[in-house]
Amino acid sequence: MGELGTGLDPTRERLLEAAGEEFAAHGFDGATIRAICRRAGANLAAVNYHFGDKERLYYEAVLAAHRCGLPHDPDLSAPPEAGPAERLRIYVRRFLEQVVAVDRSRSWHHDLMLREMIRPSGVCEALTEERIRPRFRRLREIVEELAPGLEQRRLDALCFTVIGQCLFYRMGRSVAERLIGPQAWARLDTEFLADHITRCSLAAVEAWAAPVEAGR
Amino acid sequence: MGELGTGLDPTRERLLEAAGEEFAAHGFDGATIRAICRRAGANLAAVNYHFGDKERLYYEAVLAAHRCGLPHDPDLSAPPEAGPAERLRIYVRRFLEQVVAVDRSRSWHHDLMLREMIRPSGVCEALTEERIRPRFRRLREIVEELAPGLEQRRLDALCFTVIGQCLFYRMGRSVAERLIGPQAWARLDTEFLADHITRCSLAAVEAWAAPVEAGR
Amino acid sequence: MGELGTGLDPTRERLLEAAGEEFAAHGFDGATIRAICRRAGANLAAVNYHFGDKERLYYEAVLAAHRCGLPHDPDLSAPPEAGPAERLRIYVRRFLEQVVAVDRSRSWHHDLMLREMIRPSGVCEALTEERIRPRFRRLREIVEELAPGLEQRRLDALCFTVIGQCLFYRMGRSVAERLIGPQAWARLDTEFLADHITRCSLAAVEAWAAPVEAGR
Amino acid sequence: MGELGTGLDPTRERLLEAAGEEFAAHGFDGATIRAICRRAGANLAAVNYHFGDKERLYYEAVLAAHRCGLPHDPDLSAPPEAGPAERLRIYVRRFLEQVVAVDRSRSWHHDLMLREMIRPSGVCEALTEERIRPRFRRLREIVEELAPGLEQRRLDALCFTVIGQCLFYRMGRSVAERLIGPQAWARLDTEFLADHITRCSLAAVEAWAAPVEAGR
DNA sequence: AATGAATGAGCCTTCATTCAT
DNA sequence: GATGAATGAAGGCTCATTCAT
Repeated sequence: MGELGTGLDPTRERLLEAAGEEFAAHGFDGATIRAICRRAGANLAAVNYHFGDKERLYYEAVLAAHRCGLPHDPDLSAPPEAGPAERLRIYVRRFLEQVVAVDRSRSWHHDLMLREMIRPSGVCEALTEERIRPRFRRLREIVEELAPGLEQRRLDALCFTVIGQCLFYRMGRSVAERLIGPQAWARLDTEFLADHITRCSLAAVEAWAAPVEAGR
Repeated sequence: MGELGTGLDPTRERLLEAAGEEFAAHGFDGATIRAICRRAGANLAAVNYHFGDKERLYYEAVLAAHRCGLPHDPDLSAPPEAGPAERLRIYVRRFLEQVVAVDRSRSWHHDLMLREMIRPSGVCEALTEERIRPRFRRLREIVEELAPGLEQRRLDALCFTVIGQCLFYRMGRSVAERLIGPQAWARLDTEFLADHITRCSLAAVEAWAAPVEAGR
Repeated sequence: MGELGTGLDPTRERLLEAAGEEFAAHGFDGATIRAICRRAGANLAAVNYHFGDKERLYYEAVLAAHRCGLPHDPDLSAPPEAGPAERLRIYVRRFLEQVVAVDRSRSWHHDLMLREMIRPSGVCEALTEERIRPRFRRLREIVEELAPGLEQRRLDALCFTVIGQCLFYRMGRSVAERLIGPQAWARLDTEFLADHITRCSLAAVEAWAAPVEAGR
Repeated sequence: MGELGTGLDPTRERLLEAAGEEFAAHGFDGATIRAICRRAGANLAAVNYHFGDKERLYYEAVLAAHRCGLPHDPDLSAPPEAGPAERLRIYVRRFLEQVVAVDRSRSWHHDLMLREMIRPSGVCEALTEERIRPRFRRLREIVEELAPGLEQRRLDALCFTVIGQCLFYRMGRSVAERLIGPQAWARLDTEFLADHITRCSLAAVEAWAAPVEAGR
């Protein structure tokens, strides 16, 4: 991430990085300015100088994390000639790789977002528009193509069926791991999950795609 | 809830109730003993007297909330002679009604659990075993009956497909509502979602139920 | 002052005393809670516990100072049969003794009031009504008796002529002492000033008392 | 005021002006270098660069304010042939106009002086000598002329009788206004007060002018 | 000559906790 | 058994000041 921010103002940059990690680890209330500054090797008053406020530091940290923490166009690598099913598979795998992948030291980027989802602050708004909506739009296009002519409401719900499955492996991890045991959990690798979720989602979409003859 | 516990020591009981609401609303760090005691109409030192510690109070409050906050056997109302598909439908609806239902008055019980899922403390363990595992076992039985002979790993994933969809409407609510707009969100009532999730899940299970002829 | 407050809650009492002295010496902004607590031999958090706020401590300290810092009925010692001129003399002497008297270690009571006069806070209101208005009313009665039938406006101004002269020896002391030199200043003892101000004031009142024949 | 100083170094000049207003409004402790620099449109470090210190800035600001903030010889406009009584009247009116006049735009010059009178700092010395003593000398000449042959001590006290009355309408304003009500206070316009104080003062001087025959 | 960046001390406040009763 | 009083630690924040450029 250091390559962002043009390399200027390294203290400010280090502060943002440190703040992101601390906020992700302890939440807004739990994180302390002192710990952030210590981690950034900066003076205690540096936060006030650069951001004026703990709240504004949080705001900037979240935005910065999500602005530069991810590859810039993760989904463009889908071959343009690919059919919607193939594109859905890629979409799901990307989602899992980025959001669910635990082992990365960089996973705190998404911890921030999860915290925002549970109890949204002012940043959530900007974050949703800037980072999440583009992805969501892409997903809806895929689903629309898979099952044209569905009513809006069904479309929304189908998208959430995809996302909900993916997110669960992040949000419910701690409980899920205990439920099925660490070994069974370890076997649910990204490869397997991507395939599973994709196939389940395709089946779900198809179940609603031609409901005309079958009713329910 | 007052009839739970032993009925004795009403101060202790009120403290637990107040603590549950405060912890649910502000998290462990954000909640203050002062606010809890004020809400319970108790002395500031009462917490330390009755529980010794903020942490111990939290532990007890979470357990108490989930021990007595829910109807005791929510799923038994499924007619025993019902087929697995019908039981799945009931399971999903119950889940949605209890976890996603927005009537805030009692929803704080689940806020506590959500917070535990994101960043589990010591209570999570007991909570999972006591409250969550029974439900999960019931779900797995249903799925097993729907698609016998599946490997363990697939079974787990299919259960998570069901749960993930349900949980999303709680955890992702703030973001999802912004994404599709408040009106579209309002149209996703419990009735509709229960039906949607059930059908999607059934389709997903079926997709894996007879993979023999199709490979993948 | 220790005998006030019924002797209960000695810490609170000591805090008020210490706060009064610190606020008088350094003003509201300049005084620090640390210094107040150190002086009172109390913990730093004691102020928050007993008063909640620096501002409320200030408020209470000012009120307490003026409630118990002065003899309870300073002017009643005027012989009831005394004429208005004699009562004016007593009034002025009392004023000087209490407000101007420098050498007392207790003079900080009036420092507080002076600060309030310059830049009044919320306490000024209560203070004026409770402590100052009774005195002012007594003075006006005297002046009214000395020169009956004057218009209200003249009456006010004459009262201010008395008070203004007295207050000057307190408020303008530092400048005045430099202007005439310390020795000349020292010669302006309370006895002399009381006599001077009384006689000047009587002459002033008389100048307006019978303006009918003389016009101006 | 810009034309004062040297005309050079406009930043320094703006800093002095801004500092004067801030110090007058909030006192030495209450005023902040940040606010001063913001008001002057200067850099935060400009104060230390130009003056080295907050204290030195204060010193310079007070001096500058009183050096160039007032008309240069306000009292010379008294017609030289006027008698002492007339000159006293003019003196009092000028005093009231300059010190008591409420038009806030420029009144902060005197706020500074009032603050110095209450709790004198190092500047008070220079200020007294430079600005106040000349006026005081002029007043004493008038009084001396009105009542020749009085002892020094009486002379001083009579001067203070004049000044004390005038100053009261500035220093005691907040309390006095509450005591008699805003409407009654509004009726005490400069014209009325100048006349009142002059006449009272003349009567006072006369009371001491020929005490030989009357004793006391 | 002048400034943006950074510093360390200190502020008021709030917290969970303990103690004497 | 239960509480009002008091404590020490830490929190976020603001301040005047300095330094490298």
